Amino acid sequence: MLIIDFETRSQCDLKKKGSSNYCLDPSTDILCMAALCTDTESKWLWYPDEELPQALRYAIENADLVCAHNAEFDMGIYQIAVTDYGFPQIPKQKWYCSSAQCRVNAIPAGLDDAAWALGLKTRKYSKGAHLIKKLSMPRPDGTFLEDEELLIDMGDYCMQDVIVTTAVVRATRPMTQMEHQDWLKTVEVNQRGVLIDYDLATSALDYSDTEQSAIAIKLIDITDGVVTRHSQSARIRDWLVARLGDDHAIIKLMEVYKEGVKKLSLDKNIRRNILNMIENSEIIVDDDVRDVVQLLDDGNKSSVAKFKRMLEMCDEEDHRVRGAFVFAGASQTLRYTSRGLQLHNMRRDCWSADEAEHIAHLMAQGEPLEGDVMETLSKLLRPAIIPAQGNIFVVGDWSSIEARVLPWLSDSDGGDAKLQIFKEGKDVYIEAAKAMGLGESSRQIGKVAELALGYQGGVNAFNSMARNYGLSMSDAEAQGVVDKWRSTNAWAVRFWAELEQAAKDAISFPTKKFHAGMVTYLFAPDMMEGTLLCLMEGDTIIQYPKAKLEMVATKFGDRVQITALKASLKPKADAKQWLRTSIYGGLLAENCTQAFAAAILRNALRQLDDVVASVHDEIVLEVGYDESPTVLKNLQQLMEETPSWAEGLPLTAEPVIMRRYGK
DNA sequence: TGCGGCGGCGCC
DNA sequence: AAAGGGCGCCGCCGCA
Repeated sequence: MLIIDFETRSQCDLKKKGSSNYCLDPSTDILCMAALCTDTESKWLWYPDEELPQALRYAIENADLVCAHNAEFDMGIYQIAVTDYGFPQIPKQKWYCSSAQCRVNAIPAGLDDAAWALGLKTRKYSKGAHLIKKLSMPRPDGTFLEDEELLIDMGDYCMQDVIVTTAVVRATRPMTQMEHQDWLKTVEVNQRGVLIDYDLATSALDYSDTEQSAIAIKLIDITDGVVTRHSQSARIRDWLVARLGDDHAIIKLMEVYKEGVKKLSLDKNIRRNILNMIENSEIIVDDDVRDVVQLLDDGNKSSVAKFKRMLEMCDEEDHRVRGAFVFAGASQTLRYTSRGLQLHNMRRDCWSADEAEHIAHLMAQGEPLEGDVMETLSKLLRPAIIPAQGNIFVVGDWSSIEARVLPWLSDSDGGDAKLQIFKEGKDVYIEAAKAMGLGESSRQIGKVAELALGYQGGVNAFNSMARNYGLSMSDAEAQGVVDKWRSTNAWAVRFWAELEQAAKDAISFPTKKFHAGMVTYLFAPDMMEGTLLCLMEGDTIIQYPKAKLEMVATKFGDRVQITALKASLKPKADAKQWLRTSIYGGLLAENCTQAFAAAILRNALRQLDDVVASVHDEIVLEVGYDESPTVLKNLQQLMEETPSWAEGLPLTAEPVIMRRYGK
């Protein structure tokens, strides 16, 4: 393996425009490249004013794998080395990403974070950020600082990055061949990109700026200038407290507890409660207070800022946003994540293609939008993603895949009975309600129970999910549902316990395998100071690094629990160790369910061309209009075909054709 | 001015 | 014997 790292400079703002635009920008150039061959330990530091050393050329040409941390960036920069500096081409399949390797090992994706979490002595040089600011970013006049000494420092820094990368690669397991292929597939999807309706996004951004200003003016007026934007949550909170006093009913409604600490929040749910109670005259307040809460509600239609991001991130020429997907970005479950333009949390409730085009037309004419403008714009987000001229989207999602995977993994009679409901095409939510003795009319309760309770969630999980479906229950009522669901789904309760026991046994008896349903745990004592491996069919592996059994103080007293390092919890800057978390049965159940569903997604993606996006249980293909009927049929067949390693798991999907992303 | 922490949003 | 958790981005705010 040849491990490389580039330092570069550019007038392009990497963070704002994304690495694809950065690499293609004409002002982007290489400052230096460091390389290390893991076979020979040979190291090179190359500057663009030098010839490419013969030995380095040889190492590049003969490497089995060329590895970089976040290799998609280095792949793009490497093209500059090929074009401008005569470097040899590297075949796509040879590229390898050490950040992806970190993620499949469930350690942080960032290079220094990974070294920190692993407890390595080899760490990145802290002067890097300073050097990048000096040498990589343009000065106000657009030119770059040329400084021999700093450039030498930059070379040191670059070489140290390669050394740290090497240490991290050696301290963790390599990606399996399949993981590597799946990573390469992600690169392919990222390079294809998704097309943005540029004119629509531009208009939407324009209208949202105008509307937010209008909201701001009203807020300034009501609060005498204390609050100048709807997003100033702290100022709005303080203004309300000053106006109403600590004991006012509205302030009481705002109380939330975070890790035992009382805070005042005005999030969507709380705003709705407040506005409802005012509406029903359960609370009497003056109009100013109501208006402020209402204006906050109007302005906080999420993610209208995404239009701005779309325009920044897309390629200037073809208007495609590239590099949106991260293979195994969620390191607990190896699900994909999305970055830059976050395609994984676009508002689902949106306009149809016809409606979107009507609104686009109105905006293009400069007509005012009627009704709740921010709401209208927010419902345009998904439809702003479109197929290219002559193309169309084919979109498929699996029907309640997690609700099927969980019972399948449990490998139990009760789980089989649950799967049978799916196999017979019955409504699983009605069946759940019936089983709980609630009658068919209680489908909503059955649905919330099925969605919220499978992973050991209790009253809080049930009620917060219930709110999303307009269901209101007291804690006592909710507890009743929880109890009934657990007694009618004893297989799930048993599975949580089995998973926890198997995981604990695995840690107690290293290198021995312990099973819970279709899930196997194995503790590898030599891997990252002890890693709990969770093994499933389909070559699916998830990891719990530095797992151990330890006494943990809980509100029920001291208990022996599994704890492990948690990649996504970044410690504060002055902390010595990476953060850990407790692990319990319900969490294990959730992790392996999501991980297995993600494996089914990757299995399908592997067999598909023309993928432009995926969202956990959904696949988006962009294909020529004429071939779409065939593609539609094939996609359904592929998605409904259970992989050989998941026999007995019923999968259904009904892909549809879309002129715009959305409905 | 830059950065980390925090509150907030939304999806699966 | 209790437990939703997996994500990423935006904007504000206080601090260095």
